Amino acid sequence: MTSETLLSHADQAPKRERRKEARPGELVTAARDLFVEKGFAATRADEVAARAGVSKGTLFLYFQSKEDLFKAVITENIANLFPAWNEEFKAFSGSSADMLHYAMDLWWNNVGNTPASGIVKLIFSEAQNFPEIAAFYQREVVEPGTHLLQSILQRGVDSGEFCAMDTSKSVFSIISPMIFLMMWKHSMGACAASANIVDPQEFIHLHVDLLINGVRAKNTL
Amino acid sequence: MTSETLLSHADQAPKRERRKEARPGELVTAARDLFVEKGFAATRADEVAARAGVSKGTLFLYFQSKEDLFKAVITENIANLFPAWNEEFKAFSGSSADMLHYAMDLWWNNVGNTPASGIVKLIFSEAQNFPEIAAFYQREVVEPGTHLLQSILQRGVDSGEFCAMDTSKSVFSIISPMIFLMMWKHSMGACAASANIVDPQEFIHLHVDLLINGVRAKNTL
Amino acid sequence: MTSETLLSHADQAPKRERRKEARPGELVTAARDLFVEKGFAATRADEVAARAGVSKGTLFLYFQSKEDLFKAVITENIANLFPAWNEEFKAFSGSSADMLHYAMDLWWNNVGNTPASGIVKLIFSEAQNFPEIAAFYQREVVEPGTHLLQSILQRGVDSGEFCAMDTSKSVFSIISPMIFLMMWKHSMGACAASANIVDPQEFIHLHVDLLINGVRAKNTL
Amino acid sequence: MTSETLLSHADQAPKRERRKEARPGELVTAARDLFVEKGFAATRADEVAARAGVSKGTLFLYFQSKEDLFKAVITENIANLFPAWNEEFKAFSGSSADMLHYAMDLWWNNVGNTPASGIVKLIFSEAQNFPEIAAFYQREVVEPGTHLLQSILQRGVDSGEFCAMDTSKSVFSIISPMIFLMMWKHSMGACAASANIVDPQEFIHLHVDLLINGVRAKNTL
DNA sequence: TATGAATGAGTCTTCATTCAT
DNA sequence: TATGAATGAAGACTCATTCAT
Repeated sequence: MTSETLLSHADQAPKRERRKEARPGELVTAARDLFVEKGFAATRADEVAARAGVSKGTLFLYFQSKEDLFKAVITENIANLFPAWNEEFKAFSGSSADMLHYAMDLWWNNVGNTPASGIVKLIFSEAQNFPEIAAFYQREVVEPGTHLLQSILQRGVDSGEFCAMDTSKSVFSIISPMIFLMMWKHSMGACAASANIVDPQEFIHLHVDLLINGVRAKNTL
Repeated sequence: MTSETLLSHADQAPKRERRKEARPGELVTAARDLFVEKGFAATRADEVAARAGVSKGTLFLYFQSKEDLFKAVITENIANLFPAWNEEFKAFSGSSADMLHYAMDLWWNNVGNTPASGIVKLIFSEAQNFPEIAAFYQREVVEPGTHLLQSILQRGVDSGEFCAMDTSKSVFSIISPMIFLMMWKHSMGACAASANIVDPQEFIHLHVDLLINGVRAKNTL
Repeated sequence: MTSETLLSHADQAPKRERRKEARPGELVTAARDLFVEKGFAATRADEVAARAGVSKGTLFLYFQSKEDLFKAVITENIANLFPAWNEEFKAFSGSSADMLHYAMDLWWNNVGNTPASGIVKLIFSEAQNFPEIAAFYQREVVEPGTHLLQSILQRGVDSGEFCAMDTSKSVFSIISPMIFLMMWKHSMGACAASANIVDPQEFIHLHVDLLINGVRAKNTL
Repeated sequence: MTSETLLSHADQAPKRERRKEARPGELVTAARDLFVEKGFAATRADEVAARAGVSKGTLFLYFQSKEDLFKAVITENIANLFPAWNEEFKAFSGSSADMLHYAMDLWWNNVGNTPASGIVKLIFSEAQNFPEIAAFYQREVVEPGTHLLQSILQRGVDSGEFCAMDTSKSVFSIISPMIFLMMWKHSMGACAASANIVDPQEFIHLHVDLLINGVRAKNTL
């Protein structure tokens, strides 16, 4: 505020830039970050516009309403990663334990450690206010994701590497920490002090190891 | 405004004072349910009053502001269960595996399967807007909780039942599914048909079993 | 502004008066006058509230929207006069010429010379934007009105006082000046200078006389 | 803003300048139709531009403001027909009754049955918001028009064809149905089915007949 | 204490107008 | 000239909070 005012004669910021192509993306990014931070209802339209470097009016030039913007935030940030991932795993030749580790790393690098993780928090927070979005997420992310993980577990069972199990249920033991990490990161983890209890990537490895080998002392067998 | 409500450790005991006509309690219950459903910002004061069966004016007779009500919802719904649980577990004589199962059951019956689970969703959703509440939750719930679970793991390690591990990290493999279940229940689970993917209690048992024994086929050793 | 400020210590205006019964009526009256003056779209909600002596919020306490208020203005001001008038005319015993004069006076005193006349201007101006209102007016006012006037003409024809005619068409020669007077009054007539071209009541009498006797010199027959 | 457009008497003649590419004319026509349909305030500048087949920016290239466009709509659509008509009637040799019929037909063909009738509705609707326009219309149309009609009546009186009368008042009995027809056409008439109550031209003839001969049965004299 | 009518600051959204291209 | 993206003041409507009853 203050320094800008003093320096404003420099006229650095070009007002009224005409960048039709870039606007929607910038607005969606700004909205995503603010919605994740403060929630949908607590974010003001002007804030989004300001963060995107445009005026309030411009926002409504590209999105019919705040809700419309919300839906754009969700759809634009839920990349359809699973088809590619499915292909990738079809060619996987290592052990199923390695495959599980690899899947988790993949997820962490492409979702957990990216702004997409904020979207998940957002969806969980607002699911009841936007049931269509919840259904959309269920269909586009949850179901493909569980199928992929389930198929990895099944591969291990089929090969004799893993013991018999109900993979449709065990799969949630793999999903749980991903949800946990995302929720934590965008709530507790973003709040000062207690912040980083664990290093996510380290935790993921530890967790998968635990799931595979168990905590039980091996000499007890 | 005043963080007195949140910071006062003194009145944790079931003093249950101030329930003149039980009005405040009814308001807090109504507010809790609505905040969990729709979020803090999206819940209107009139709705809370209406659900509690009083007028809007009465709400503000008992709570200085909507934020005040929010803080009351949090504090009144976070019972300090850990002192009692700690005592209980000191006397536990079974195996550490059983102890872990028992701890999870205890949590499910007293938190996961009660309205308190909604509070957790609420805190995660609103943490960034209410940092004091996040800190309060961290201090009053997260830390005692992780300590308790860690001590169970350590007991297993010490007795030779569990293999050596960094309990400060493994503990999150136990916490993850609890967070997952609570978040799911109050978002996806409350929406689409595909909702109830798993039976929570069954999943908890399966998960603990998995953590203890691992998925690896035992004959491979 | 200025004098008020200076005198404001007198505190004459009682703020926050609680008059639930009177509010809607006052708001409708204020809205009617402003809508008639400036048109629906050009009238701001705050103006209406201010003229009614309440805050903007109060307006929306009683009417869901500006359009809702508009509809209330129309319905509340189009009293169902015709049933009573119909009864009155059934008992009329004078000549049909007198009856026509009487009908026009009645209309002038109860509609033309009251704020209701402004409503008519309003309806004509906004008919295309509010087709339901146009239909409502057609059904509630135009049709009963033309029927009444037609029956008077028919009475004259039946008694031999009037010559044969198509009353369904002649009736508009009686309605025309009423519409004219109302439109004039609330447009040209309200604009300074040229204002009062004719005295409405005098014009009405003259017009009816003309319709009855014609302008043709009687000795020409 | 500037009342130049409205007050300049000079350019009444069909100079028809400034039609570079005919754009202004198309804009004025589009604006006229929309203003008549929806009112001035309820018509958006983009709509006008779109209907004229140009961009919003172009509109403001030709007209300084929406108000300016409104004034252009009025002035461009109020042809000064009266000088020509006055000349025409000076040479009229038939009866004054025929003259009246002829005058009404002339008006119907040149005003009532053309888009100019919409302008009249517009002026009546917006008179209070645009007093200069009301004054302009009064001066350019109302006064010349009443003078012309009055002179026809006076001609009849002078020739003994019509009985003695106050022509300055009777004239409104002739004007009334014209106003009525125009208002009706652009409001009620454009809405519900019941719309076309009368055939305008037929009504005009009937009305003039009525005014000339009266409804009174002739044998009663 | 309880009510709910009243308030007005705050928010979304529109749209006349501007201006870089 | 012509465009249409960008602006921001203005307006409809909401809702936490107050206060007369």
